[in-house]
Amino acid sequence: MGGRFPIAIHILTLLSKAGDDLLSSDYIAGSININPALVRKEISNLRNRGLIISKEGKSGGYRLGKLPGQVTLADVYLAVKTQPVLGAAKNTPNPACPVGKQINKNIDKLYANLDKTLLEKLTTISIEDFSNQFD
Amino acid sequence: MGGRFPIAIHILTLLSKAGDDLLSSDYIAGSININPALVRKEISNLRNRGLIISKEGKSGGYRLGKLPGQVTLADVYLAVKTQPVLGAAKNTPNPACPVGKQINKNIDKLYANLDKTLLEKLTTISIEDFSNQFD
DNA sequence: CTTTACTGTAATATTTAGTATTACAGATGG
DNA sequence: CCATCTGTAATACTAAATATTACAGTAAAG
Repeated sequence: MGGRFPIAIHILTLLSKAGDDLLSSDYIAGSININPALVRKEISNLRNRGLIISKEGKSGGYRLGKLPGQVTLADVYLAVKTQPVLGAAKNTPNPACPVGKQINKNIDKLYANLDKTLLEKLTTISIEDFSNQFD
Repeated sequence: MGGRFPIAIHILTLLSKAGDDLLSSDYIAGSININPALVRKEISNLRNRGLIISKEGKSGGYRLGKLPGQVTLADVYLAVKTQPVLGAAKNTPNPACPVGKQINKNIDKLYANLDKTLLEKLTTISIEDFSNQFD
Protein backbone atom coordinates (compact mmCIF):
# COMPACT_ATOMS: atom_id res chain seq x y z
CA MET A 1 0.00 0.00 0.00
CA GLY A 2 2.97 2.30 0.36
CA GLY A 3 3.04 5.21 2.75
CA ARG A 4 0.25 7.31 1.28
CA PHE A 5 -2.30 6.64 4.01
CA PRO A 6 -0.13 7.91 6.88
CA ILE A 7 1.02 10.84 4.74
CA ALA A 8 -2.59 11.78 3.99
CA ILE A 9 -3.48 11.50 7.68
CA HIS A 10 -0.55 13.75 8.52
CA ILE A 11 -1.65 16.38 6.01
CA LEU A 12 -5.25 16.33 7.21
CA THR A 13 -4.22 16.50 10.85
CA LEU A 14 -2.16 19.62 10.17
CA LEU A 15 -5.06 21.22 8.30
CA SER A 16 -7.47 20.25 11.03
CA LYS A 17 -5.33 22.05 13.58
CA ALA A 18 -4.91 25.08 11.33
CA GLY A 19 -8.65 25.76 11.16
CA ASP A 20 -9.38 28.42 8.54
CA ASP A 21 -5.74 29.35 8.05
CA LEU A 22 -4.19 28.30 4.78
CA LEU A 23 -1.08 26.12 4.96
CA SER A 24 1.43 26.00 2.12
CA SER A 25 2.79 22.80 0.62
CA ASP A 26 6.23 23.92 1.82
CA TYR A 27 5.07 24.16 5.39
CA ILE A 28 3.30 20.82 5.26
CA ALA A 29 6.28 19.17 3.59
CA GLY A 30 8.47 20.54 6.37
CA SER A 31 6.39 18.84 9.03
CA ILE A 32 6.21 15.52 7.21
CA ASN A 33 9.76 15.85 5.95
CA ILE A 34 9.10 14.96 2.32
CA ASN A 35 9.22 16.84 -0.97
CA PRO A 36 6.66 19.66 -1.42
CA ALA A 37 5.75 18.39 -4.88
CA LEU A 38 4.68 15.11 -3.34
CA VAL A 39 2.51 16.96 -0.87
CA ARG A 40 0.84 18.86 -3.68
CA LYS A 41 0.31 15.64 -5.60
CA GLU A 42 -1.36 13.89 -2.71
CA ILE A 43 -3.41 16.95 -1.92
CA SER A 44 -4.52 17.04 -5.54
CA ASN A 45 -5.95 13.58 -4.97
CA LEU A 46 -7.59 14.46 -1.66
CA ARG A 47 -9.04 17.58 -3.21
CA ASN A 48 -10.75 15.51 -5.89
CA ARG A 49 -12.57 13.81 -3.01
CA GLY A 50 -13.61 17.12 -1.51
CA LEU A 51 -11.50 16.61 1.59
CA ILE A 52 -9.30 19.62 0.94
CA ILE A 53 -9.79 23.03 -0.66
CA SER A 54 -6.89 24.80 -2.30
CA LYS A 55 -6.25 28.37 -3.24
CA GLU A 56 -3.74 29.29 -5.92
CA GLY A 57 -1.49 32.29 -6.28
CA LYS A 58 0.36 34.37 -3.78
CA SER A 59 -0.80 33.78 -0.20
CA GLY A 60 -2.50 30.64 -1.47
CA GLY A 61 -2.45 27.28 0.28
CA TYR A 62 -4.71 24.59 1.67
CA ARG A 63 -7.46 24.06 4.21
CA LEU A 64 -9.92 21.29 4.98
CA GLY A 65 -12.87 20.94 2.63
CA LYS A 66 -15.20 19.84 5.45
CA LEU A 67 -15.41 20.13 9.21
CA PRO A 68 -12.78 17.90 10.87
CA GLY A 69 -15.59 15.84 12.40
CA GLN A 70 -17.02 15.19 8.95
CA VAL A 71 -13.86 13.73 7.43
CA THR A 72 -13.58 10.06 8.33
CA LEU A 73 -10.64 7.72 7.98
CA ALA A 74 -12.81 5.74 5.59
CA ASP A 75 -12.76 8.75 3.26
CA VAL A 76 -8.99 8.85 3.51
CA TYR A 77 -8.64 5.12 2.95
CA LEU A 78 -10.81 5.22 -0.15
CA ALA A 79 -8.87 8.21 -1.46
CA VAL A 80 -5.45 6.59 -1.27
CA LYS A 81 -6.27 2.91 -1.83
CA THR A 82 -4.82 1.46 -5.00
CA GLN A 83 -4.32 -2.16 -3.97
CA PRO A 84 -6.26 -4.56 -1.75
CA VAL A 85 -5.10 -4.34 1.87
CA LEU A 86 -3.94 -7.93 1.98
CA GLY A 87 -2.11 -7.68 -1.31
CA ALA A 88 -2.63 -8.58 -4.95
CA ALA A 89 -0.75 -11.54 -6.35
CA LYS A 90 0.69 -10.83 -9.78
CA ASN A 91 0.65 -14.40 -11.00
CA THR A 92 -1.89 -15.90 -13.40
CA PRO A 93 -3.16 -19.07 -11.77
CA ASN A 94 -3.37 -22.20 -13.91
CA PRO A 95 -6.88 -22.37 -15.43
CA ALA A 96 -6.47 -26.13 -15.92
CA CYS A 97 -6.41 -26.55 -12.15
CA PRO A 98 -9.79 -26.50 -10.38
CA VAL A 99 -8.33 -24.35 -7.60
CA GLY A 100 -6.34 -22.12 -9.92
CA LYS A 101 -9.39 -21.60 -12.07
CA GLN A 102 -11.55 -20.21 -9.28
CA ILE A 103 -9.17 -18.71 -6.77
CA ASN A 104 -9.17 -15.16 -8.06
CA LYS A 105 -12.93 -14.95 -7.83
CA ASN A 106 -12.88 -16.31 -4.30
CA ILE A 107 -10.06 -14.04 -3.19
CA ASP A 108 -11.98 -11.08 -4.58
CA LYS A 109 -15.04 -12.12 -2.60
CA LEU A 110 -12.97 -12.43 0.56
CA TYR A 111 -11.36 -9.05 0.00
CA ALA A 112 -14.72 -7.35 -0.51
CA ASN A 113 -15.80 -8.87 2.78
CA LEU A 114 -12.71 -7.68 4.63
CA ASP A 115 -12.93 -4.24 3.09
CA LYS A 116 -16.45 -3.92 4.41
CA THR A 117 -15.27 -4.79 7.92
CA LEU A 118 -12.40 -2.36 7.71
CA LEU A 119 -14.54 0.46 6.32
CA GLU A 120 -17.10 0.04 9.07
CA LYS A 121 -14.36 0.60 11.59
CA LEU A 122 -12.75 3.47 9.71
CA THR A 123 -16.06 5.25 9.35
CA THR A 124 -16.27 5.58 13.13
CA ILE A 125 -13.05 7.60 13.34
CA SER A 126 -12.88 11.18 12.14
CA ILE A 127 -9.87 13.39 11.56
CA GLU A 128 -11.13 15.42 14.48
CA ASP A 129 -10.94 12.32 16.68
CA PHE A 130 -7.48 11.58 15.43
CA SER A 131 -6.11 15.09 15.82
CA ASN A 132 -7.58 15.42 19.30
CA GLN A 133 -5.02 12.86 20.41
CA PHE A 134 -2.29 15.46 19.95
CA ASP A 135 -1.28 17.88 22.70
CA MET B 1 1.96 -6.09 1.43
CA GLY B 2 2.92 -7.83 -1.79
CA GLY B 3 1.22 -10.95 -3.01
CA ARG B 4 2.22 -13.32 -0.25
CA PHE B 5 -1.17 -13.53 1.41
CA PRO B 6 -3.07 -14.74 -1.69
CA ILE B 7 -0.18 -17.08 -2.55
CA ALA B 8 -0.30 -18.57 0.94
CA ILE B 9 -4.07 -18.99 0.70
CA HIS B 10 -3.64 -20.71 -2.64
CA ILE B 11 -1.08 -23.14 -1.22
CA LEU B 12 -3.21 -23.95 1.82
CA THR B 13 -6.32 -24.43 -0.28
CA LEU B 14 -4.54 -26.97 -2.47
CA LEU B 15 -3.29 -28.82 0.60
CA SER B 16 -6.69 -28.70 2.18
CA LYS B 17 -8.19 -30.39 -0.88
CA ALA B 18 -5.39 -32.97 -1.02
CA GLY B 19 -6.14 -34.31 2.45
CA ASP B 20 -3.39 -36.69 3.55
CA ASP B 21 -1.74 -36.83 0.12
CA LEU B 22 1.57 -35.06 -0.18
CA LEU B 23 1.85 -32.37 -2.85
CA SER B 24 5.20 -31.38 -4.34
CA SER B 25 6.42 -27.80 -4.72
CA ASP B 26 6.43 -28.38 -8.47
CA TYR B 27 2.78 -29.33 -8.50
CA ILE B 28 1.81 -26.40 -6.29
CA ALA B 29 3.90 -24.00 -8.36
CA GLY B 30 2.14 -25.29 -11.46
CA SER B 31 -1.27 -24.39 -10.07
CA ILE B 32 -0.21 -20.96 -8.86
CA ASN B 33 2.02 -20.41 -11.87
CA ILE B 34 5.10 -19.18 -10.01
CA ASN B 35 8.58 -20.54 -9.41
CA PRO B 36 8.82 -23.72 -7.27
CA ALA B 37 11.61 -22.21 -5.16
CA LEU B 38 9.26 -19.42 -4.18
CA VAL B 39 6.68 -21.97 -3.14
CA ARG B 40 9.20 -23.76 -0.98
CA LYS B 41 10.29 -20.48 0.57
CA GLU B 42 6.76 -19.49 1.53
CA ILE B 43 6.02 -22.96 2.78
CA SER B 44 9.13 -22.79 4.91
CA ASN B 45 7.58 -19.77 6.57
CA LEU B 46 4.15 -21.38 6.99
CA ARG B 47 5.79 -24.50 8.37
CA ASN B 48 7.47 -22.45 11.10
CA ARG B 49 3.95 -21.55 12.18
CA GLY B 50 2.85 -25.17 12.22
CA LEU B 51 0.41 -24.67 9.37
CA ILE B 52 2.19 -27.10 7.04
CA ILE B 53 4.19 -30.28 7.49
CA SER B 54 6.87 -31.25 4.99
CA LYS B 55 8.58 -34.47 4.14
CA GLU B 56 11.96 -34.54 2.43
CA GLY B 57 13.45 -37.00 0.00
CA LYS B 58 11.96 -39.00 -2.82
CA SER B 59 8.14 -39.08 -2.72
CA GLY B 60 8.34 -36.19 -0.26
CA GLY B 61 6.11 -33.13 -0.33
CA TYR B 62 3.67 -31.12 1.76
CA ARG B 63 0.44 -31.49 3.68
CA LEU B 64 -1.49 -29.39 6.18
CA GLY B 65 -0.15 -29.30 9.72
CA LYS B 66 -3.65 -29.04 11.21
CA LEU B 67 -7.19 -29.88 10.23
CA PRO B 68 -8.45 -27.43 7.58
CA GLY B 69 -11.05 -26.18 10.04
CA GLN B 70 -8.32 -25.35 12.53
CA VAL B 71 -6.28 -23.12 10.24
CA THR B 72 -7.73 -19.62 10.21
CA LEU B 73 -7.04 -16.73 7.89
CA ALA B 74 -5.74 -14.90 10.96
CA ASP B 75 -2.97 -17.51 11.17
CA VAL B 76 -2.15 -16.90 7.53
CA TYR B 77 -2.23 -13.14 7.91
CA LEU B 78 0.11 -13.22 10.89
CA ALA B 79 2.43 -15.58 9.04
CA VAL B 80 2.90 -13.35 6.00
CA LYS B 81 2.51 -9.87 7.46
CA THR B 82 5.62 -7.71 7.23
CA GLN B 83 4.09 -4.24 7.01
CA PRO B 84 1.00 -2.60 8.52
CA VAL B 85 -2.05 -3.09 6.29
CA LEU B 86 -2.51 0.60 5.66
CA GLY B 87 1.13 1.17 4.89
CA ALA B 88 4.24 2.46 6.62
CA ALA B 89 5.53 5.88 5.65
CA LYS B 90 9.28 5.99 5.25
CA ASN B 91 9.73 9.61 6.15
CA THR B 92 11.00 10.94 9.49
CA PRO B 93 8.49 13.55 10.61
CA ASN B 94 9.85 16.85 11.90
CA PRO B 95 10.28 16.59 15.69
CA ALA B 96 10.14 20.38 15.97
CA CYS B 97 6.51 20.27 14.82
CA PRO B 98 3.92 19.30 17.45
CA VAL B 99 2.13 17.10 14.95
CA GLY B 100 5.31 15.63 13.47
CA LYS B 101 6.58 14.88 16.93
CA GLN B 102 3.63 12.72 17.93
CA ILE B 103 2.21 11.34 14.73
CA ASN B 104 4.12 8.08 14.63
CA LYS B 105 2.90 7.12 18.07
CA ASN B 106 -0.69 7.96 17.14
CA ILE B 107 -0.52 6.13 13.84
CA ASP B 108 0.84 3.09 15.65
CA LYS B 109 -2.06 3.23 18.08
CA LEU B 110 -4.53 3.48 15.22
CA TYR B 111 -2.91 0.57 13.40
CA ALA B 112 -3.04 -1.64 16.47
CA ASN B 113 -6.72 -0.86 16.71
CA LEU B 114 -7.37 -1.68 13.06
CA ASP B 115 -5.32 -4.84 13.24
CA LYS B 116 -7.47 -6.03 16.11
CA THR B 117 -10.61 -5.44 14.06
CA LEU B 118 -9.16 -7.24 11.07
CA LEU B 119 -7.91 -10.18 13.11
CA GLU B 120 -11.28 -10.66 14.75
CA LYS B 121 -12.80 -11.01 11.33
CA LEU B 122 -10.04 -13.24 9.95
CA THR B 123 -10.29 -15.56 12.94
CA THR B 124 -13.85 -16.43 11.95
CA ILE B 125 -12.78 -17.80 8.55
CA SER B 126 -10.94 -21.11 8.23
CA ILE B 127 -9.14 -22.58 5.27
CA GLU B 128 -11.87 -25.20 5.27
CA ASP B 129 -14.47 -22.44 4.88
CA PHE B 130 -12.46 -20.90 2.10
CA SER B 131 -11.80 -24.09 0.20
CA ASN B 132 -15.44 -25.18 0.48
CA GLN B 133 -16.24 -22.34 -1.91
CA PHE B 134 -14.58 -24.28 -4.72
CA ASP B 135 -16.44 -26.82 -6.87
C1' DC C 1 25.01 -48.67 -2.46
C1' DT C 2 23.58 -46.08 -6.30
C1' DT C 3 20.13 -43.72 -8.76
C1' DT C 4 16.18 -40.84 -8.64
C1' DA C 5 13.08 -37.46 -6.92
C1' DC C 6 12.23 -34.66 -3.77
C1' DT C 7 13.06 -30.52 -0.04
C1' DG C 8 15.94 -26.55 2.04
C1' DT C 9 18.27 -22.63 1.35
C1' DA C 10 21.34 -19.19 -0.30
C1' DA C 11 23.11 -16.17 -3.89
C1' DT C 12 22.02 -13.46 -7.50
C1' DA C 13 19.43 -11.10 -11.08
C1' DT C 14 15.47 -8.86 -12.65
C1' DT C 15 11.34 -6.35 -12.45
C1' DT C 16 8.23 -3.26 -10.53
C1' DA C 17 6.45 0.12 -7.49
C1' DG C 18 7.24 3.86 -4.63
C1' DT C 19 9.41 8.03 -3.80
C1' DA C 20 12.30 12.10 -4.93
C1' DT C 21 13.71 15.79 -7.77
C1' DT C 22 13.47 19.21 -11.10
C1' DA C 23 11.21 22.24 -13.86
C1' DC C 24 8.03 25.36 -15.33
C1' DA C 25 3.38 27.16 -16.63
C1' DG C 26 -0.59 29.29 -14.42
C1' DA C 27 -2.85 32.00 -10.73
C1' DT C 28 -3.26 35.74 -7.51
C1' DG C 29 -2.12 39.37 -4.27
C1' DG C 30 0.71 43.23 -3.22
C1' DC D 1 4.86 43.46 -13.02
C1' DC D 2 7.07 41.14 -9.41
C1' DA D 3 6.92 37.76 -5.77
C1' DT D 4 4.87 33.73 -4.04
C1' DC D 5 2.15 30.30 -4.29
C1' DT D 6 -0.32 25.95 -6.72
C1' DG D 7 -0.73 22.29 -10.57
C1' DT D 8 1.32 19.03 -13.09
C1' DA D 9 4.39 16.50 -15.92
C1' DA D 10 8.85 14.47 -16.92
C1' DT D 11 12.49 12.21 -15.18
C1' DA D 12 15.60 9.97 -11.98
C1' DC D 13 16.45 7.26 -8.12
C1' DT D 14 15.74 3.76 -4.52
C1' DA D 15 13.99 -0.04 -2.37
C1' DA D 16 11.14 -4.03 -2.27
C1' DA D 17 9.12 -7.89 -4.41
C1' DT D 18 9.71 -11.55 -7.29
C1' DA D 19 12.27 -14.77 -10.34
C1' DT D 20 16.02 -17.68 -11.41
C1' DT D 21 19.72 -20.65 -10.72
C1' DA D 22 22.28 -23.69 -8.21
C1' DC D 23 23.35 -27.17 -5.24
C1' DA D 24 23.67 -29.66 -0.78
C1' DG D 25 20.85 -32.78 2.02
C1' DT D 26 17.38 -36.49 2.54
C1' DA D 27 14.80 -40.53 1.68
C1' DA D 28 12.70 -44.16 -1.20
C1' DA D 29 13.24 -47.75 -4.53
C1' DG D 30 15.50 -50.93 -7.19
